[in-house]
Amino acid sequence: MSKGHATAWAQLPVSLNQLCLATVLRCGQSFRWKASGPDEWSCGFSDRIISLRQSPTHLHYRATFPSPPPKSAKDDTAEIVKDYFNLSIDLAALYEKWSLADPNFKKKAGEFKGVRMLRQDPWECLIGFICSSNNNISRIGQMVDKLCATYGTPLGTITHTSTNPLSPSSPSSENKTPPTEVAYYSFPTIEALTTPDVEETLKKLGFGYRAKYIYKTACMVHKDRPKGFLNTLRDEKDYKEAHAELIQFMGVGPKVADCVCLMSLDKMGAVPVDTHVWQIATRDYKFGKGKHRSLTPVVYEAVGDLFRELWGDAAGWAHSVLFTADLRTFSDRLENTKTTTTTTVKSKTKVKVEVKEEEEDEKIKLEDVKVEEVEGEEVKTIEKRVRKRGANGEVKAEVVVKTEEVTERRTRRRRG
DNA sequence: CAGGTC
DNA sequence: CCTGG
Repeated sequence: MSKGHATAWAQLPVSLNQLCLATVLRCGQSFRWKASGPDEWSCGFSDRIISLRQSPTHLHYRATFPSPPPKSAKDDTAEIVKDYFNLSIDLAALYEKWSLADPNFKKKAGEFKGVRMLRQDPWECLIGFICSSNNNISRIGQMVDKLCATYGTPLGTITHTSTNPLSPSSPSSENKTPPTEVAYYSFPTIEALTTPDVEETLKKLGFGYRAKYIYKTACMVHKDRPKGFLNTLRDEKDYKEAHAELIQFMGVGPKVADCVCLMSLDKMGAVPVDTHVWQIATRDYKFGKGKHRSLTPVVYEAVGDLFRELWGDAAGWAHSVLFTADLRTFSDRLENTKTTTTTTVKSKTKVKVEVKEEEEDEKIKLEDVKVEEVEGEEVKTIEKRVRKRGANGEVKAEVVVKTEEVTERRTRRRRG
């Protein structure tokens, strides 16, 4: 592992309305970008590490190659960056359009400018989102890191400097983290994930049941599809066709397929409906008016259709803005928005008295509790029996008190 | 429970 | 169903 050969910093004119680096690289489109310094981000590409910084007017970039580039070679990093960030698309114009069509979008968009879709490599995107199923964002990142370190190509190291925001500008600061050399890797090729050891290795690395999905999908793409198949889904197939092709792969359902369509195949109308988007649809757009309990395939498509009708052809891009606003990581950004966990307990004493005059030998049940789950709330029916007994232990009278206790636990974000 | 899928 | 924050 050698320390790399870095090119000089160069820049592209990009405003913050067109791209907000810190948001886009952390909102769960790619799981591979690392903070390599204060306001600096780096990621391994196929043959180089690309590092980025941003000023209000420019996107700064540079590449670090594992070996000195040939003298004749021209640096095409600018082209890679333009392509990766979809910079030919005017995001500010789209924001205006969406804001005009949707008051809720307009309200949230102010704090989340420059949220655009990346144009990722389809293969990398596919595997990344197979990892994402039923999983949390921090672990997805760890898994993808392991995947690259194990089956990717080493690209050398770069120096990470303190990313501690508390570190003061004074040089005598004590809480300064020392610089470290961090290794970068390319994303594994399709073929690299078809070797027989892959499933077992990934299981040992903690991929769980996704180990098999990744191995099987790699084999399917490599052996049962023509060369460059995934990339042909960009131009040769429309959204619906591409989606149908993607769900053929093991571990790829409608949600993952939509992620790949939207984030790597130029299908701007693809709307991945996950738990967040489901929340947004029901909470902010009153989708289904609380009539749907679960995200069935029919409901899944209906939610996508709702947003496509509302926002138009690039609904997937618009969805990403609201999705990001809904993420925990960024929730503090919405002013006057407090995250409160409220536990409401409503108790209703329903039934009361039953008097019995009967004899019983059985043990006295003092309390019967039945718990019933109802969408985000618990309903407990507490049945208490109090018995009066005579001198011989016989039951003289019995009082039954039924109490219905409704417990709601909800985490809400509120304005004002 | 977590950005679902078999 | 795998796994860990």
